[in-house]
Amino acid sequence: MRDYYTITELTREFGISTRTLRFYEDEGLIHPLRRGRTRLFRPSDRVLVRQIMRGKRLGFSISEIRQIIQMYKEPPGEVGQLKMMLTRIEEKRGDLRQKRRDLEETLAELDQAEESCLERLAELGVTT
Amino acid sequence: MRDYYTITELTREFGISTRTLRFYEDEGLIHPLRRGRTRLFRPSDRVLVRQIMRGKRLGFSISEIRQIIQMYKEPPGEVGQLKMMLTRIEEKRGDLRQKRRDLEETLAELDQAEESCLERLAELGVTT
DNA sequence: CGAATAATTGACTTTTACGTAAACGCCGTG
DNA sequence: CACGGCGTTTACGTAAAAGTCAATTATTCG
Repeated sequence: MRDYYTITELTREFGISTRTLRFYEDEGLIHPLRRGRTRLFRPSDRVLVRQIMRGKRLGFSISEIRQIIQMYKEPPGEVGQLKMMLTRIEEKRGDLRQKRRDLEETLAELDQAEESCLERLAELGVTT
Repeated sequence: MRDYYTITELTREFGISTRTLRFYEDEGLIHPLRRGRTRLFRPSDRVLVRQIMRGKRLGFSISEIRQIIQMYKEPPGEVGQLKMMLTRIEEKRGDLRQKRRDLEETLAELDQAEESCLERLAELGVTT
């Protein structure tokens, strides 16, 4: 486990640009350290970037991703806030469950589409 | 099963605007019939809209959704095209499987976050 | 030391996915 | 018949999420 990553190491690892990482910093999603002006990314920043990329692939917006990331952080000290957080966690879970249904349905339809193609190929006398 | 739906019926059902439906038509995702200039949406158009909304929730772009919709259509007649289609189906399946992994991981982390919150609440002597 | 390499900031641009507004057509109803 | 409601087209606007470019500053390596 390395101490620090440079910005370009992370861009290569995740296939994104430096501009994108700076953008995420501007948006308050990550907070890399600085040596002078140069950013130093800790392993924990790297984990955050991984979570951001996951969120992006799932079609969450930056602000939704921000919300999700908040949930992973140390839970707050106040009871009201804790209960709020539990509510929001449940909401996000709802989103994700919807996405999962969407996903399974889409996969099923792709299976069907594939079968149609294979049938059609068989009709044409092509052995797959 | 109705013959036709008006544009506003579909906007209400799916919670989207007429602008959005016209946009999807411009983008070639749907092809409602016309009576004069007025659009008539068939049940099949409605199914397409449902698929579009699913795609959107999963974070697919319009052009990705277009590709997916192509796959649901009648398979083409030519062998080369059929094989291409099978390849693309496999690709999309890959995308979806990645999304599923992302989804499960995110759900797991939300579970963890929830547990932390509950623990913290317990420490504070709150009975949930 | 000096050139090359890597990073930074800031401003401007682009793409996607619609929103919004203007101006008009069509149709049923009082 | 005119008016309210729905629908249409055309055109311009906008927010999010970066991309691109320019000017500047470290850092490093020979």
